[in-house]
Formats: sequence, structure tokens, C-alpha cells
Amino acid sequence: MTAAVRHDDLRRRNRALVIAAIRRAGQPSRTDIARTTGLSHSTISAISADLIAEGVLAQAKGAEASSLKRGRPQIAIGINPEAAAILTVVLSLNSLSAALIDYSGNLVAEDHRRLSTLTVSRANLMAETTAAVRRLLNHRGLAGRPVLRIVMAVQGTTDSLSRSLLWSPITVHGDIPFADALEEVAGIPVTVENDCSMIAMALRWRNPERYRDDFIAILLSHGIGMGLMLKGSLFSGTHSSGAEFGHMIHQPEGALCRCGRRGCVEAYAGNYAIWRNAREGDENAPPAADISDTDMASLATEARRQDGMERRAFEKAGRALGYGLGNLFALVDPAPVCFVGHGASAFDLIEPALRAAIARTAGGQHSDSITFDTETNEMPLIREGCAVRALTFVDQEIFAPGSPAQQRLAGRDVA
Amino acid sequence: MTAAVRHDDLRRRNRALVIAAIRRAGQPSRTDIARTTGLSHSTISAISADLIAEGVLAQAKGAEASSLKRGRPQIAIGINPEAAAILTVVLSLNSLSAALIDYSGNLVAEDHRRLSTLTVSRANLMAETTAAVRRLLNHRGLAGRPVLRIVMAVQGTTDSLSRSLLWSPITVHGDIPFADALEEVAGIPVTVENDCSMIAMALRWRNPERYRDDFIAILLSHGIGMGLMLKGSLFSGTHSSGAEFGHMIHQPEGALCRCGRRGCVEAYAGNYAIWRNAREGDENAPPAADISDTDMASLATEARRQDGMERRAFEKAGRALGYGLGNLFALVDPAPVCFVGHGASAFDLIEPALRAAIARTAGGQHSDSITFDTETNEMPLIREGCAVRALTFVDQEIFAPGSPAQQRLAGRDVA
DNA sequence: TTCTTTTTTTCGAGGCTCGAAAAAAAGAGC
DNA sequence: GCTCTTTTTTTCGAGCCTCGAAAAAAAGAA
Repeated sequence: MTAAVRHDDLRRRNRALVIAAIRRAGQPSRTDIARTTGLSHSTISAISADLIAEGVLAQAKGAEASSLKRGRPQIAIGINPEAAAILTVVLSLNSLSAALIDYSGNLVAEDHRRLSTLTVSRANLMAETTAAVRRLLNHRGLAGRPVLRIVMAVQGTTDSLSRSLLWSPITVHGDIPFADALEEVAGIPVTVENDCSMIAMALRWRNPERYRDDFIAILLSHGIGMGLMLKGSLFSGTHSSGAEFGHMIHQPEGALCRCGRRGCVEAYAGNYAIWRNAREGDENAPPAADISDTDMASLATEARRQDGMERRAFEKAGRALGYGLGNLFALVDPAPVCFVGHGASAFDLIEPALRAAIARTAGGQHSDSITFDTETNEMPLIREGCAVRALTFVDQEIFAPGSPAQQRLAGRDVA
Repeated sequence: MTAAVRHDDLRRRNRALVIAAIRRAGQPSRTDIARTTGLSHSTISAISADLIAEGVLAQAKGAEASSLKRGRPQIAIGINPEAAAILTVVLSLNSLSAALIDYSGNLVAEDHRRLSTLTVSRANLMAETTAAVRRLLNHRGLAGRPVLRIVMAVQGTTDSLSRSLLWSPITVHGDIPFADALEEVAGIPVTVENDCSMIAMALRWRNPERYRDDFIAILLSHGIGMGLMLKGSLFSGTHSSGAEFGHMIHQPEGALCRCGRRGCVEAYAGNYAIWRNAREGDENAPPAADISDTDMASLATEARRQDGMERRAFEKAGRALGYGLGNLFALVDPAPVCFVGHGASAFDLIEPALRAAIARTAGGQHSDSITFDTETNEMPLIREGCAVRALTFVDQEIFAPGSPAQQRLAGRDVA
């Protein structure tokens, strides 16, 4: 049973619409907003007046020469960067980095530390994380802005409520309640998201032409991750963050995977798998803990130079990825794919086998028309995705008349 | 950009809510509706008065002794079966059956014909289908009810707009525009759906306790089909009906599938595959065209009686289904599964291998807790699913004040 | 016949969006 | 320098919608 539609939901939704339109457009006029949202001029006028009074939006002061046209000049209206701030936290292999971002999406401060995630104790991992958040919460660049939301991204699976890291390849510990811990420190809502999902959010934000409602982000690094956007929203499992593309079974009883099972896509296409196939030739050898980007790069150079084990290893990776994508496409139909991470720099070595494999699957019927894109640096994407997600949360909170965030803003305005 | 929320959307949505609540409850009182929908008594009163005036709902005449309680007696309110009718059409291997169903969901008339779908010409297939629809449209049991919607179910993939059958194992023809053709005949909206999706709809309708927001229906017959309900709505591809579970690759370069590719789940678990493994032992043998249910039943009997090729064949089917489900669960998280169709009667032979395989996949971590259910007769489910879907469409049309359907009803009321 | 109890309807208040009209704020033309 | 045009923004009243409170309706209980 869908929930009943109350009357004030209407206003909330339309406020959401207006803020979203402004975020995307940058500095639109009221007329622009009316056009993109489909709401009437009167409604836009009322809503934007409210939001300006609440300090959420701000009118551009400098009448920057938008003119040259006749008629009353448009008044550019934009997100007020002073209205709030959000925090992003990205935990990845041997690295913890946090960022403070203002309400208009600009970076205010950064905090990066190296951290041996594979060996650190559970307590220390948590302590380091909370410490990073504390440092940014006390940052003087905040200048009184209320920090309203934290979004944390991690490699691995999280629970469906985005509160805990259930399992991750970068730490031996499981079921880590990051959200609860950070909420206690910061006193504001926190969610924990899968890193690849955040990559997908960022891709859409950066390039909505190409990545709109349906697309796939695949992270090629030590392991294989996926962020899946379907029908305009992030796809996730019902109990966990799901979308464990890297652990779909490519070859039953096949190569040994880092996860302990056999034949996963990752056991052929992860860095450790490519390395293992190129250097040891034994699919049952235990996976190496970590392989540097430079090592992988030299493997790729070797593979490009001459035919041999190295080239064969990349081909096997391509084949596994191709069959995996084909199986995915059988379920969701083909969509644009972006390969992200350092592994994507060897995509030329992977692509032929990938395309050959995909052509043998149900989803690959029109495999020529499937386009691939690469993006070798995942870190900026992850942070950007976290920021987009956090800001969207804040936007939605601010809609609610009488919400804590809104009251705080209104109070500030009066004082 | 989400669409703008207009003011009258509110009414439409709440009317939808009320009709849905009544459909589910049967003969609730206004107070019941207020409770289940969360709307206020006044709103329910207003909406139900409108709907009764329009002839969509009807108050129960006979003050059937709901009493024994003090206070003003409740007035039971129900769907008016006279308000409209819908048509379902189910096309399956060698069979075409249509049904006329009134607005409250009761069967009015049926029309069933045998039809050699594998050999029939494109023109005749279409002619038979339109003829069946015509016969029911002229049925005297209609008694003046307007027929407002047709939903057709077919084995195979349809386009994402549910207008054409793109590909089907039951016919050699492709890209058959059933919706356009039937709309021309009947003059009312038509959609073409995948049969397994309709099975899923029916399962939820029948047993919302077990099959609520996330579950999987798998059809075991000559081929393998799937209907997937995720987060409360039917999952479908972005271009086609998608969810081609049977053609996910279980074993790269493996057994020959009916679709021409190699290693699909169906090439191990479809009737023809089980038959082939049991009787020929050659995975590359061309698939048989059709195998009767009694032949399959005797295969199962033999497999239960003694160890041998037959038992091995069912085990292979279980293994393929298990790996397939495991791969699916890696993406969407485990959910209740219902195996539908005659093949489900041999589930005891399949289950052990299926569970063993699923336990080796990422999605099968808690494989013990995954529950399976069987339902050996798929035809009633398919028809019921079509009916539910068609009625839901009609409900939504009737919400729209000023819609054609509503005007027709209002007009009748006045005359 | 008069209380209770429960359901349903009525009524006014408060919101929201919309279209039309008015107001505002420029450039264009003379 | 003044008036006309043009475009954007705001204002205002109409029309819906939902809600809570109160009233009305319709029974059984005393």
C-alpha cells in the first residue's frame, strides 16, 4: 500500500524540485526554473521567496551583465553556500580521507591520512575515522555554517539501511557500525555507502548526457566493484548494498577468489588475478595482498610489447568481465559502461576478449553498439559522489517545513 | 528531473489509494478504508461519494448482519462489477486462451483454442489472436459493460513499452506488434507482457504475506523464465522486458542452448536439456522441439527409482539453477523463490544440487535460510496476473477526472 | 423511551497551485 | 529626455484539496 498523499507533501516536493533545478542550472532566473520544473511562475515566485528568506537560496547581487536584452532583467538566483556544509569520508585500501564541502558543493577543507587498513585494529580504525571527522568539524573554514550531513564511502558491502560496513576486502573486521559511531561524534545523520555507487552518482552528475537513467560503473582495481544506476536510481540489494558484480560466478569451480569461493569474475579480472595468471600461471595460488599500480602498469607494458603470459592474463580478465557483463545485460538490458580505476588504463588489452565474450551472451546481441568509457582515477569520483548524495539529503531535509535544519536556518536569520 | 506535482494529482493519487484498498479488502467500511489508507474520514467520505456517484464503487444493499455491535452499522462498500470489464490473452506453446473478466475480478467468459504456434504463419497467428478478442468483445455476458483494457501475456521478450513481442521460443516470428493490432480491433489500450512477470503479479496478489516486495518466480518448463519483483515493482529491462534468467551463462562455451548460444542456464535446466542429458548424454545434440509432461514425469519417476543418467540430468539442472540464482542473489540479495510449472513437480530431484551450488556463490552465504516454494500449474497464475495488471490500469485511468473511461461511466449514470 | 456507542457526513479553516493582471525594470525610438 | 516595448517578477483572487471538530445518523442497551 502506497502511503497516503498529504497536502503538505505537495509543497515539500515542489521545494525539492526547485532546489534541484537550481543546483543543476547554477544561477538560473525564476523564469528558467519555471520552464525546467513545469511549475507556474506564481508558484516559483512563492517558493523561491520562502527559500531566500530561510537563507537556503541567495539572489546574485552583482547585476552581472546578463543584459543586452530588452525587458526587466532576470535576477539570477543560486544556492547559498553559507547555508550549510556537509562532510564526506572515503575509506579505501590504506587510505582515509575526509572533506568538508559547502552547500553549493565547493571544497572547503580536506583531511587525508595513510592508514594500514589491512592490519589496523577495529578500535583504531574507528578511532581514526572519528578523529578525521572531528578535525573537520572544528575547522575554522566552517565560519558558522551548520554541518548537516555526513556520507561515507567504503569498498565492500554495507547493510541496506546504509549504517554499517558488513564486509570489506580492505579490512579483516566485519560489521562495523560506522554510521552509529559517527552520528554520536557529530550529532548529525550519517550514511555509509558503497564506493562504486558513489562513483555512479558522480558520473551522472558530471555527464548527465551520457549517464542518465541507466548505466554501469565498474571499478577495476585489486578487486572488482560495480555501481549500477537503473531507471534513474541507484540499484542496491534488499538486505545489503548488493550489486556484487565481482563475485558473480564466471566459471563454476574455477579460479580461487580472494573471497574464498571459486570462479568469481574477480578471480580472473582483479589485479591479483591478472598478476597471478601472468606471473604464476596457477589459478589456485593464494591471492597477493596488494599489487602496486606501477607493477600493474609494467605488466600492461609487457603485454603490449609481445605475446605471452601477460597478454593472456589480460585476455582472461576481459573474458570474465565480458561474460559477467553479458549476464548482467541479460537481466537489465545493455547500458553504457564506464570502467573506472587504474585498471581501466589497460582497457585496450582487455577490450577485444571482453567484446568477444559479450557477443556470446544473451545480453550481447547488439554488442557493437555497446559503448565503453574509461576513467583512470577513481578517488575524485568517489568523493564527488558522496558530496552529491549528502547535498541531496540536505536539500530534502530543508524542504520539510519545521524540520530541525530549517528551524536552525530560520532562527539564524532572525537573530 | 522529476515531474512537477500538480494539485489535482493529489486527488487522483488518493482515489487510487482508495480503490486499491477496497480491491484488497473486499467489502470494507469507510472507517476501514480510512485506517488502511491513513487518510482522514472526511476525505474518504468525499472520495467514496464521488466514486459511488460515478458507478465505480457500489454500496452493499443487503444490510448483511455485520451487526451484533452497538452503534451505527458500517456500510460495506465494494467494487462495482458492472462498472467495467477487461480482457486477458495468454499465448503459450500450442495454445491461445483469452478471458473476459468483470471489474471486480470475476471470470465472465473464456475462449480457448489449440494452435500450432511453432508452425503457424505470422498472419494466421495474428488473425487467431484478434479473432479470439473479437469473440469475447461480442460476448453477451458483457451486458453493456465497457471493456476498458486488454493485457496479453506471452513467453519471450517484449519491448520495454509492452507493445510488441520481440522474440519468443514458441514461434519463429519476431517483432510481432500485438498491442497495435489488438488496439485497432478493440479500440482500447493493450499491453503485451512477459508471462513470468504476470506469474509474479499473481503470486503477490494471492499471497502478499509471503510475496510482498521482493521475490522471484521461476518458470520451469521447456525453457526457463523468470519474473522478478524488486522493491515492490516488477523488474524489467530498459529496452526489453529483460530478466532473461534462463539465458544467463552458467558455463562458458558449455551445452548448446535452444537460443543458439552455449552454456545458458536453460541449456541445463530446460525440459529439453534434462531430456537430452538423460537420454542422449550429449550436450551438443540439437534440442528437441517439445517434450510432453508425461514424458518428463516418467523421467522423474525413473530418477527417483534408481541412480543413473536420469538422476544425473536433474542434478545438472539443479546445479545450473543454483549457480544462476546465486549470481542473481549476488546482485539483488536473496529473496523468496517460487518455482512454477510442471517442472516444479520434480523439485525434489533438483533441490539438493541446487542448494549445493548456491552455497558456493556469493549470494548463497545464508543458503539455508532461503526458502523455495512450488506451484505446478502456471496457466491460472498467468491469467490471474494479467487480470490484476489490467484492473490496476483501469483503476488508474478511472482516477483521472475527465478521463474517457470516467466520462463514459458518468454519462451512463445520467442516461 | 431515553442513553450509549459507533459510523458517517457536514462545515469551516488553512494550504497549495494556477491564470490573469499588475508592477517593475530595463532597452529602443524619437 | 520622454514615451513606447518588451520581458521578468510579483500580486491577487479563484478553485481544489485535506483535515479536525462538530453534528447527524443509526443502531443496541438500559
